[in-house]
Amino acid sequence: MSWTEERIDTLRKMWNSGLTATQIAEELGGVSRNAVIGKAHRLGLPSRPSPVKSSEAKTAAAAAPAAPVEPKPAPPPKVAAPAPEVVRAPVERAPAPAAPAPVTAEPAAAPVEPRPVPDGPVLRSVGPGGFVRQNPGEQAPPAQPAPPRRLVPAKPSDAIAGKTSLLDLNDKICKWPLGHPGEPDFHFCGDKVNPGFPYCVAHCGHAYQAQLPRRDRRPPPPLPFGGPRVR
DNA sequence: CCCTGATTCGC
DNA sequence: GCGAATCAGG
Repeated sequence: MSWTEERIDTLRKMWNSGLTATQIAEELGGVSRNAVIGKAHRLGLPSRPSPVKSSEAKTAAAAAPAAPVEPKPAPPPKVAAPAPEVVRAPVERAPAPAAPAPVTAEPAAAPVEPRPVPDGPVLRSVGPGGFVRQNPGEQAPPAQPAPPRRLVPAKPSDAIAGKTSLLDLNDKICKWPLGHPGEPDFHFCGDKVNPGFPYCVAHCGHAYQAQLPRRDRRPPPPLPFGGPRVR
């Protein structure tokens, strides 16, 4: 298999969508995940949170132990890649700091308003281990929200005649996956995004849910996730 | 062990 | 340029 224009394009988009190298390799077929990673590098695609960090960053972080990034004098203008939103995240919902969802009580939690994310270069601080911190107001979007096992609500806008394929993805349309990669009908929501988010308003509602106190939590609302891959 | 991405290096 | 082998963290 060779890296045709189209395959490279697919690679780019899948990579930017936060899919793993393994998934990309499976989807493309005929290549190993190593090949995908290697190609991604050669293409200069943005690196992703890797388990392996340079020993450099680690020793540096260790050298300055109890030194939280507080009085940041001049955060190095860490270049924010064109796609600042995609960060691979585990399936499980992380303790979402705040979401644009109405919550009855807000004790001391950071009341973050859905501020418009500037699309210019973003200044970021770098945490221990070299990971790039989110700025206040930013939400770590689960790159892969664990596709719903059954397509529920969101009906792609009528603007989408057929389906939104991987190659149709851009920053303006909802990247919420419907189905699983590799399946014949796998596609993306394709609705127009909730500005500042990778998903449309409806799917943002799925992706970002306010973390309620356990005692107040309704037992079983969350269902649509975790469908076992059928393959 | 499994997974992940990064890097190296022979081709 | 390519990608298997290897490395190393979670």
